[in-house]
Amino acid sequence: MPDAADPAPMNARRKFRREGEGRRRQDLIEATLDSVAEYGLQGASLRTIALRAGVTAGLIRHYFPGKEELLQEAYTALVGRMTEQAKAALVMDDASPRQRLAAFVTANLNAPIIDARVFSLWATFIGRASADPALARAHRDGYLGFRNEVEAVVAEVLAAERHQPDASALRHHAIAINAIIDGLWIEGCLAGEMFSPGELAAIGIKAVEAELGLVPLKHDAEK
Amino acid sequence: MPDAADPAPMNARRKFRREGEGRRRQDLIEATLDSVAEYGLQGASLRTIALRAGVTAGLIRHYFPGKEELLQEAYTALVGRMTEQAKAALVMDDASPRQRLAAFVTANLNAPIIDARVFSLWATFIGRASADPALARAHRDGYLGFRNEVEAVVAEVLAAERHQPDASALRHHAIAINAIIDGLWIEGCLAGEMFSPGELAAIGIKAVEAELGLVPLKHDAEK
DNA sequence: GGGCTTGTTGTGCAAGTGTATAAATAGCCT
DNA sequence: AGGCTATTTATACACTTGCACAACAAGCCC
Repeated sequence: MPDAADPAPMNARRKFRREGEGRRRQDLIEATLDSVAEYGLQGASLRTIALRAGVTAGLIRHYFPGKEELLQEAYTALVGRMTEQAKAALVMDDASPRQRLAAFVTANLNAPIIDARVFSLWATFIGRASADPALARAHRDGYLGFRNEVEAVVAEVLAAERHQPDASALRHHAIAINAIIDGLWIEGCLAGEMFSPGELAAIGIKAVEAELGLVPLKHDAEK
Repeated sequence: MPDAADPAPMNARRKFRREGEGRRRQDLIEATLDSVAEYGLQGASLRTIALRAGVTAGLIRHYFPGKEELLQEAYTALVGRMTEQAKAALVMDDASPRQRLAAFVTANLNAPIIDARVFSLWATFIGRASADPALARAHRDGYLGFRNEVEAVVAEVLAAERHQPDASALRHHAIAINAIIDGLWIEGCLAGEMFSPGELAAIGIKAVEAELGLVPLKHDAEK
């Protein structure tokens, strides 16, 4: 047990590195989302968040006016990431509309969109929407954007099937399909282990195609 | 300015009435749900809750071991009320299975089940489910109970239509229909004013019947 | 390398938290 | 009516919270 020269003076100030503003803000937002997901809004204190981000609590005030703004930016980042991921499943140029719709449903009902952490965050924030107009608007924008995407694909699918729905029917289809995806998403996030892999997506595709009145495709027969 | 005999001595102790245990517990639970719906879990302090219940904070400890137990009982009460309301729409003995299913969907997509306050509470609590096994189990039980009800009605409907689905198909139908109702419920709670009265129910019924492959009924013709 | 900027730390503070407990009183029992 | 008990109030306490601010040092600029 060598009494080496003490490398850490008892009241030493903590060493730190200066990070760029972009990086720090992103780290703090990520730490905020982690903390909220793990401890809820009540347990996500500035000190908890700072600890997770590897800094001290005081620093947060250097990048955000207050806790509320930090939470708001975190929620905005979350919503942005969610819609971005969801829409990303639609960019398949070389596929038929029906295939694109199926791929969209499949993507939304598997990882990484089916995810308990993201669901926990979504629920925690959305629970405040009715009391917080800013949250409500953020959700509404994301929701309508999502539904418009759905409506566009639905229009393509029906056009390819030589149907010609009026605007009202199109809207109703989009609302229903959006509900199917949302509902199955929730079930998958909350109790993913109750479903076999791909089961939710299969249920979703069948329900969506039934809603649109598409005749079932022949099941990939005997190879 | 008559100096009447001061009816309220300056340091008077607050007057109170003794209520039965059942009544007080119920009042406290209701005040808890109100507070959580309005201020979220973070804003629902014991003092806030007590103020709303018309008592002082100390009393809570007389009926509940701690805050956590109070919240847990409040959530249990909420879930119980929700499932009770939902199932109540199914007791229509003199109707055809298809009518009962339609009534069930309709009931779940109108007030009082479509309700911003209840949704806020549901989301707030469910957001903690992934971190709190007790909450997770409470939800799971409620969900499975609900889904089993749906499955039973679906079986009746299909039987009346001379279909004979196997257990797997039945389960898939129930999951899909549950998702449709859940998804539309959320949309209605979050943005009810975006839909005309009865619109969500109409969308829901159509989607559910499409899922089950029921031929559309003739629309109540001209008149 | 030496100064300067500013990102970062540490400490302090008032307000609010859940919990513990003593004091008071409402209302039943006899 | 008068005592007893359990419900209710009130106060205290240790702790956490968000925020303010002064001290400090990391690393760029010259």
